[in-house]
Amino acid sequence: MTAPLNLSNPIGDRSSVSQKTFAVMECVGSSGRPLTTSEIAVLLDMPTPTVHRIVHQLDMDGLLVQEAGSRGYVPGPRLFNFALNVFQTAVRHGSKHAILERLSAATGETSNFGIISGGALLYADRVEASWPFGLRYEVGSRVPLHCTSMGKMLLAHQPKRRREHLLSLSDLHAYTATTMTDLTVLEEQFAQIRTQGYSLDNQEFLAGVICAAVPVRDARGKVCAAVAVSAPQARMPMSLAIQHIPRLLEAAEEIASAWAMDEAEAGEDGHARI
Amino acid sequence: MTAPLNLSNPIGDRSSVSQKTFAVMECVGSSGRPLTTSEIAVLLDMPTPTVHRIVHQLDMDGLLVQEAGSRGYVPGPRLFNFALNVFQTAVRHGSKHAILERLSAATGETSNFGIISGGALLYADRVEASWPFGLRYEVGSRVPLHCTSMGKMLLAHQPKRRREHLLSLSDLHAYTATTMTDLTVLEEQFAQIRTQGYSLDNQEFLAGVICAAVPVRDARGKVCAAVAVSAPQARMPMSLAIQHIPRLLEAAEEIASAWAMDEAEAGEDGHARI
DNA sequence: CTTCATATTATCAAAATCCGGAATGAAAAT
DNA sequence: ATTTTCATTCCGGATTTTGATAATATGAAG
Repeated sequence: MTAPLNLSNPIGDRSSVSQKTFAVMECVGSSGRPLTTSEIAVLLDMPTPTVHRIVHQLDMDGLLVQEAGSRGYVPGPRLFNFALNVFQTAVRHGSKHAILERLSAATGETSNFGIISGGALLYADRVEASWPFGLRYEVGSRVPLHCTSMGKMLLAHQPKRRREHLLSLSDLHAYTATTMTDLTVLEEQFAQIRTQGYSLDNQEFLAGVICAAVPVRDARGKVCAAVAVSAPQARMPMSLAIQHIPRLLEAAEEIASAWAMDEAEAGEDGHARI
Repeated sequence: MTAPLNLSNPIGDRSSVSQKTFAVMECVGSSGRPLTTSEIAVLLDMPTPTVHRIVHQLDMDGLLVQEAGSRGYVPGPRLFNFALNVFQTAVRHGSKHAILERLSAATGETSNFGIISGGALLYADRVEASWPFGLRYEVGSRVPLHCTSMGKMLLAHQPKRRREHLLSLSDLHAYTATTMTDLTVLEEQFAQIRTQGYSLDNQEFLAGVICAAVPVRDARGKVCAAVAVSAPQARMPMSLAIQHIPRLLEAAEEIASAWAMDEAEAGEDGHARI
């Protein structure tokens, strides 16, 4: 029946206890049935004693509990409450998401929201156009900075020192024929991006995929995130992407003001823990 | 070592990295606003460099992300995804699902269980009683708050400020002819819902679909979820829906006590009784 | 009731990680 | 311009982690 568990979890040998521990929780939390120590060990490709130690500690902490009678573990009440809390306090996420939905409805294409995280561009949110085509870079994934519209936009607005540092972390890999790998050329483009107020990705990361991004500014006017629209070139040639930019700017403005509102409201309803 | 006086110190000096790491996630996950490194350090009474190390690793792992611009951290996409998995599988495979099944058997209609998430109503579980009709909102989908019975029920029991905020996120779109889009009218209905203890949806979201919902309360009496029954009007006119309400209340009560039992178990040591 | 196969828990010394005070750097706040 | 606060890096010593191996428990089959 329900035993999908395609949860391919490549736990590198280079991961810390905390990472392994979370991997175990993810594994148990998404399996939908009780998992035993050795099952987890197989799924995550970890030595049995290691899994045992982790599972035992999670049991002590009330995060996993042993299903009555069975040897398998399921998420415990504390983990359940944690999950509930994470959800119910996700209001900020909600406002952003609603705006992206409207943007997707207006453009008919996929809308994206990204920030810099871990030296790469993090897709913090996305709304798929109902079109069943296109590449599927899911929310939470990271892509390079130097060859994506949002990445270039955010780089362009970093202090020069920081921008250089971020670029030095990457190897400026040429993903496609149009990927820019020359620092001088990139630096020129950053200047242009700052001037024109938007940035484009002409299949620089994924062949056949076009992307256009605009900046999102915080209360002080600092660029801190980006909104973008992406689509296959066959459907959205560059000229059409540019036509979407006014809409993108509107959405970015809406997000910024939604934040300002949050800011003003900050302070009241903290959530009590259970 | 240092004076072992602090009673409110939730993190013992004798806890492992994993425990500290989870404590940080719990802290950020339940605060409802971005927390900075030093705030977390104060809240958990941990040294700043230690918190920094943990937070930084969580950032690298995509579990926490820095709220755009600010220094504060909020749950990242991966953590949301994890929370969704834990919550849904716990609900669907636990005792709560069986309660919904009994409810469906008793009413002969589709039973639903939902919570607020990200400014919308999240269908956490559902049991179909008979032939699906027309559009079908699957488990895990999100629907608007202002025009669904569960959404209105949960809104009615939010603190006024939060309710206003949640409503401001949506554009109160009129999905059907009976959708209420006037804030004053809605506010009146919320008062009525609190008084009568149930809420109704007279085809306000989907034409031809009737719905009735009651609240689920946690151990403290706070409304945290909703249970509803839904059906085509042709089969379940409003008068019939209202007749189902005693059954709904029973089911809600059962779910609440199942929930409370979990809580009680959490309080004891990690080992489940045999 | 025994036997056997499998799963779980204990052990331990080497190796890797973690720790947190102190110092430094960056950025708001005044 | 300055002060204050917060974030980040350093680093050697202490603690924890690690996982092969072994002992034990479990439960199925004979």
